[in-house]
Amino acid sequence: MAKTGDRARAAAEPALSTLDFALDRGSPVPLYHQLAQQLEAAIEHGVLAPGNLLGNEVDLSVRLGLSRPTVRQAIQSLVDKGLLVRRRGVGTQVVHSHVRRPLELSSLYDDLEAAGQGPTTQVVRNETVPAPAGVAAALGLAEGGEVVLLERLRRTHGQPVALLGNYLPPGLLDLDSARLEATGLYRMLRTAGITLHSARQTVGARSATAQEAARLDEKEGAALLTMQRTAYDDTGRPVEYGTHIYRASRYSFDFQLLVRS
Amino acid sequence: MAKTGDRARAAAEPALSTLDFALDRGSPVPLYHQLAQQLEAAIEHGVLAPGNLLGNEVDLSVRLGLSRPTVRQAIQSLVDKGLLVRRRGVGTQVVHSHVRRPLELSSLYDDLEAAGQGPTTQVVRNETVPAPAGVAAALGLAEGGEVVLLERLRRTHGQPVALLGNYLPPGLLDLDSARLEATGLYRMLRTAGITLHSARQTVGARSATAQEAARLDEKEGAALLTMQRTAYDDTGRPVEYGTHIYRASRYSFDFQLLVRS
DNA sequence: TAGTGGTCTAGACCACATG
DNA sequence: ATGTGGTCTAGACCACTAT
Repeated sequence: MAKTGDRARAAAEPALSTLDFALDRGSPVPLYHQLAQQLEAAIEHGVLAPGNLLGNEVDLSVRLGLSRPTVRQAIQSLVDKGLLVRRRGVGTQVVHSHVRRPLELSSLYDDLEAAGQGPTTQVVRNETVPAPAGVAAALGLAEGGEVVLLERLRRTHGQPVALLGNYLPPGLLDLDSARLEATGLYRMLRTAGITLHSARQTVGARSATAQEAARLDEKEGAALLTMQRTAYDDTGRPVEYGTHIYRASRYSFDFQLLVRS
Repeated sequence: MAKTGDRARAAAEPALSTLDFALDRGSPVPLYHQLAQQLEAAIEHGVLAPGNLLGNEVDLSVRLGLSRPTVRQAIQSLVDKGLLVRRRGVGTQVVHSHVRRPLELSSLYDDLEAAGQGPTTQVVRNETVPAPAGVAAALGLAEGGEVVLLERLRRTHGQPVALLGNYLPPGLLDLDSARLEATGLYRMLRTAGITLHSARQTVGARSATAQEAARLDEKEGAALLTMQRTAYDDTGRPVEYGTHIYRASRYSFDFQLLVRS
């Protein structure tokens, strides 16, 4: 059995059989992760065709010299990424593509950089101020307590794109303006050993005030995209509250959702 | 060892020990899922305090009469939900709350219903039309081929909230206008056995045209929140393209992100 | 009936964090 | 040195799908 080629159905044959995976048991990277990476690469490069594939887990584990749970763990991670779909009694298939990245807690800086837009940042304000009520509530601080206020103007190709307001608990981070202009806030947080865990966001829209319009090189009343975000580290401590406005004519949020099942 | 109460540290003791979990091996619901549900309920109700908890997996598995992998699977599912955090060498902790729901592929109808807004829907158009270029591309159809165009106006408290445009491949679904007004498109898809798998979304903003303003009871030029979405089923086949506009004064997107680690 | 993924077990050893 | 989660094994039985 397991003869390929005796059935020329619409469903593609598991091209997987011709693939060989290089698993390094001496590597510090887990076997299931090595396998997942190589499977993902095979899918990415089209070696594993979308539609139908990936003959059964038991054979695969034998062929790779791994246990079935380990192989399952690798496959599961790709299922979680939306690249594969399992069907009981049928098999595991490569999804018909269309899969991009899930929405990430990325900074605008990273977004723009990834899009090759060569962002630049100008720090407009960087000072300690009393916390406004909403900010204090979001950060779990006393109203009127000190917070660091950061205000930045982001440009691409010399054109303003966004006005970024951020509030951070005092003493959390050394906010050097020069570094902020070079690298983005979220990257600085990561570098400082603060691991972001979750964030709560609200995305809306409104018309630009005269002042906002002037700063963003828009007309008064132009549509702006707005975003408020509170970010938490992995202990659940709030580490940042941001209130941002984007020129709707030059920026939009673009992302992929996966349905919980 | 495992004596509780001999250390009164800031870190909370595992209140878990006093909890008993009811596991039914005869139930069709998997043991790991039963455990996960009961852990989640305990967290939800504050029985498991945020901050620090959940003594080691081995003891827990012995106490519950489960294998460690099964217990791990339960815990992992809550880690994926953002309710728990694992730290090697330390233990598993309940996150400091602030965790809401991740962004779901929910319909506006569901959103509003969940918010107790009592939405109503008016089907404005429901007909077969030639596919515009962008729509044909999104749905993987020939340009000018037939698609079903659905246009709906959604209200809460009698006030317009959104203008929803949807394109669907022909023959996918029986789109009865009366049922659409009663239940929402996504629910109808689910009922028809179409399981959504992923979606690609773009969220932006722009100013209302005169016509849009009239239909949404806004002034011309008012800020609108826009969303385009292509949804795919689990074979990767596009099943819906939507282009929606929302009154920014009455609606915003609100969601929780978890950072991939 | 045969083949697939879904669940579960009872161990083992390792890497990392803490005292 | 100890305790934790992280990884891995080699089986087993079940539920579902297809033929």
